[in-house]
Amino acid sequence: MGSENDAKGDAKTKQKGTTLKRLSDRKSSASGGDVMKNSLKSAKSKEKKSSAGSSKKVKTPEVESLEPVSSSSDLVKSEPPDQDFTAKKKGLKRKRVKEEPAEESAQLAVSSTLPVQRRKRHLSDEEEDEGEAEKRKAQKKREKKTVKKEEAEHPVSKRAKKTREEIEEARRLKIKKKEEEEQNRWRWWEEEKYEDGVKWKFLEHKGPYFPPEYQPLPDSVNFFYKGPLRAVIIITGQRAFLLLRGCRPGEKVKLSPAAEEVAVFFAQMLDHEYTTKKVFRENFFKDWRKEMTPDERSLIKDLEKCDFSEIHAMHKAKVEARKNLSKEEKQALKEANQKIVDEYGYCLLDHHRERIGNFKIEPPGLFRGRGEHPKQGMLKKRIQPEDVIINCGKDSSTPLPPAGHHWKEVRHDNTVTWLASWTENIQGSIKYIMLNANSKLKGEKDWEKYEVARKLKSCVESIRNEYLQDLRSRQMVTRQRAVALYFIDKLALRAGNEKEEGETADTVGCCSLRVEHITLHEQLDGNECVVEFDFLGKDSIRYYNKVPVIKKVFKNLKLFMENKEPGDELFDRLNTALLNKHLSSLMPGLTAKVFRTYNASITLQQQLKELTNKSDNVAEKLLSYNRANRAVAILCNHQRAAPKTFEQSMANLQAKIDARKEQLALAKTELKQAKKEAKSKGDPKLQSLVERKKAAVKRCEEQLLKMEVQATDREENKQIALGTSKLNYLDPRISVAWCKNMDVPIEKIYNKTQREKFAWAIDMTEADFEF
DNA sequence: GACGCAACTTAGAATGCTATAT
DNA sequence: ATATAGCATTCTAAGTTGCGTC
Repeated sequence: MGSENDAKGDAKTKQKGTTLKRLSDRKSSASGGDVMKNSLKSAKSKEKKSSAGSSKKVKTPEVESLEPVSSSSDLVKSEPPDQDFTAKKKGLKRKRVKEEPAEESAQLAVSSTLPVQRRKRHLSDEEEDEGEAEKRKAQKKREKKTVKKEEAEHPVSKRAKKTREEIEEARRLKIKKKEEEEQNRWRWWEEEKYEDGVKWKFLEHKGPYFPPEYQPLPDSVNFFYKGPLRAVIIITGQRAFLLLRGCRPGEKVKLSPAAEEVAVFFAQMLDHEYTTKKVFRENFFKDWRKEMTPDERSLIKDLEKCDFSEIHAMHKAKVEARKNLSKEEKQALKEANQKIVDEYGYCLLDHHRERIGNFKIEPPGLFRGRGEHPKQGMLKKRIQPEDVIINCGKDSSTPLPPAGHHWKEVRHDNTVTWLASWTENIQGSIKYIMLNANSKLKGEKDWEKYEVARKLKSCVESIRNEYLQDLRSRQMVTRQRAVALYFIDKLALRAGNEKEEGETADTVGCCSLRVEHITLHEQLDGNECVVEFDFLGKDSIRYYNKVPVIKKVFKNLKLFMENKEPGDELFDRLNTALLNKHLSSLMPGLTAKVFRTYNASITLQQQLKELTNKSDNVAEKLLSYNRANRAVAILCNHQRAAPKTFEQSMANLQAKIDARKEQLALAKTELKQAKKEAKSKGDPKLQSLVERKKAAVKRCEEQLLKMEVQATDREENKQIALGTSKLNYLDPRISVAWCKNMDVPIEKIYNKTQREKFAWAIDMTEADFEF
């Protein structure tokens, strides 16, 4: 017992050191006071209720009957697969294609003009939104200008007009471009799907873009060895000399290009915390020495004696210089970049030009693993064309390797989506060049993902009932699986594959939880059966949560932890393969991660329903949207480091709010004054003054409200990252439908990139969509 | 059924860019 | 005109899942 506690303490302090600051939000969510937290709670409590209800029905089984069950084969198979979900994958796909755009294709058959109409409507919507936004902007500018005019009595004549015209022109151009883009967009979601595993029929591209070769340092920038001041006593015969050796800047050492390049990698990172870490330094030094010539290796034996300061300074100067380039130079740079994008950034896939997501080969550098990664600092090697496999269509032109080089292989595999791949030297894993998120290949898969999650919605109740039953199974595996599933469903934990020790940072997910990652509390903060989670998950992000669970789960956990020590697996009979195999027997396509998608999306939908009122203004609606989004981000534990400038920017905003408040007070008194005068004198001119003052007050109030809303939003968002859930977990159709229902322009929710990624959803979703 | 590989999604940090405040 | 806050984009690490092999 004692030793277990000690170890637990150790583990915790270790984690606290790295991610302590990120904790507060999750902790407070249990006792939340504001709207967002309350509604999140209510969402959860509903879930809780349902599980509690079924647990009552399921009378507590006897634990002891479990014990003797050994590793003998599982007998779970008993329940018959649900007929509804045994449809073949292909069937599912076909059905989906028919279900969703079916209406449209049917209508298309009846009246071929419809798609055009729809496109028009779609366009005009956007135009309107855009137009409105532009108008507002223009108005703002005009306001500003009039103020200036009044102030300075300076007619801002021709120049202002000109710029206004220019703005107008730019606006028109923008809209035109947008229209064009819309016209050119590949509406793949209206097309038939390919059979089975075929991903494309034609694929042509230029191959990956390679980073520039290493440019050796100029002679004016040097590396020095034996930097730190050191006292050396030399005894010759009867005499002793005290020598000060290696005094700064030490010996100038001209490194071979290979060694120098790696030295530069390190020097460039000197301002980063990485370079202070022992593991990082050791790994770097070991790999650096491998790149040295024998002479260099025999000289340079201690990283502490290396002086990279000149190289570091040069790098900083370079960064600075780039920042200070003239407008023209920057423009030229940008154009050169664009040229590269134009040439390498696109491919031709089934007659459509598609953007490539990452067309650049990753440049060499020092490996930046997250958390306590045992391989951090290792040299990530330069990739040569000889390392790269090209994948393209048989009947397409093969990309040419850089002059004097050849590809490792050229293949024509249309069952995969990648254009090029290579094996990386740190973990030995394969890296791919694939399409952008707005491509057909990615979009279709995304759509499919949400369809599977929606399918789960229709059978999640029966699945929940089943795992609640399984909590009292005679089989240990089944019980462990049930508890794991309970966590995955209720807490949106990741599956948790086992990882090779020493190869990666020590992180876990559900199935790989160890006993030291949870603490059981019979009583805690007025709740019974509380499980305290504390572990590092993906990307070494800490998951800390205190969760009241149903009695049966709690009892099982106690049982699983019996006779185990820290380091032992909580679910020792379970792994992700087993879990997923079971899940896919319950519903085709069901895996652990579908629960995350499902729970994220359903939470968004519920929260949006709960939080937004039709009568709210747009700012309030957006706050509600963000809160709903935030509820999901908290559920999924999507965290970020609080922005460095957070406190400052918060203070700034507060100051602005205060200023506006004062202004409002002033406007109000002025209005009163004007009213008084108007009443007493009855002058119609004064009446219009009153109207103007009224408008001013109103405007002021609106702006104040907007800022206050913004402040609340930002405060609540301090350590929460909304982007990940928005991009990967929330069915975009929920958001699109909400926008339509609430008269919120889609641009307020999704930026350009996101609108491109979710073009399929924006196009096909009606206001009555339900996840 | 354990294992390892391949392919793909999900993730936060770093960097770049732009609108806005000063 | 310039600085900078904050959003957008890029980058690539770190997961999940399915499949073939033994």
